[in-house]
Amino acid sequence: MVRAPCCEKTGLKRGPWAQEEDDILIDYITKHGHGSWRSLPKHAGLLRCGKSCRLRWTNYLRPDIKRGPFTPEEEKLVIQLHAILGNRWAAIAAQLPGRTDNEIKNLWNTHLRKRLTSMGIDPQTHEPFYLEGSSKRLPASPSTRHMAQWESARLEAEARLSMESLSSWLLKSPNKVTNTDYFLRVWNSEVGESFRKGKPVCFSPASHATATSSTTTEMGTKLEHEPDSGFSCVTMKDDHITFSPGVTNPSSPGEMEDSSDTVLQLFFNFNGHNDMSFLED
DNA sequence: AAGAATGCCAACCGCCAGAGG
DNA sequence: TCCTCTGGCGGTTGGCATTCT
Repeated sequence: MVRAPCCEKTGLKRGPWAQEEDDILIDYITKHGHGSWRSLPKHAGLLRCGKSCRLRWTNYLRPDIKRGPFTPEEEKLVIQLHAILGNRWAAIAAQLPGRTDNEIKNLWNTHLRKRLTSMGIDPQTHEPFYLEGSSKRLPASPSTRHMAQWESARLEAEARLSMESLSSWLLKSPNKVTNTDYFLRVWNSEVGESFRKGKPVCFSPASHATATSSTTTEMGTKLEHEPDSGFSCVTMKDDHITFSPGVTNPSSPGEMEDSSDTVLQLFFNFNGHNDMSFLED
């Protein structure tokens, strides 16, 4: 089965938008709303496909878009969020009012990624990168090592600060937080790190939630299977969530191989916030 | 001064998930 | 249950601007 193209290609304009096209699009959406993007260009009198109109509007013409260079605070936030969310530009953009996913993606690809790399930080893992073949895996050069250590310490401190605002962030963004988002956050946090090391963990950002490690054989309803994120089973019950690391993605080889019966349980006792519906998609 | 290399970013492409028939 | 449509997303590209040689 071949997917039909999003629009009739012939006779439609492509490439950069002219000022008059922008004016037509703004005028139409201001008066009528965008409605169906597919039919918009026809109604507005534009020789563009609906997808092109939507992109132009959401990435450039929307009135709430903040133009201009990113502030150091915004750049810092992008780095922090990328460490947690990875290349999920839309999720990152949702935390930066007025910025689009495209803009953030460009910022990352043209500036931030290079900056981290030049500091000896792996832009994907946000950890110092190492020389290949070295048993101790030291960063490339003394000066790079120094910068990497400094940046690593800084990121660690920022991560701690992020932890403190985790629950308020969750509660502030009820529609954007999915189960996977939440578990990835926990998994990439100090809680997840302790858990991967087999230590009991206690998680209480702003006293909203606690977690302990325990052993269980009863898994309840399976909600997720996330091999890349390092946990293989997630269960949700009335007042707690359980996830099991299984054998995937241990922090060091062999570390979690016998841990399929070990699970991390998050017991929620939201003070005055018992509604957990924000954890549902 | 001019051609080459690099940087930047708007726009495009293809894939995916959800909604609805 | 299947199929199609639609909007959203992340990756990639094309072309202009700037810097380098």
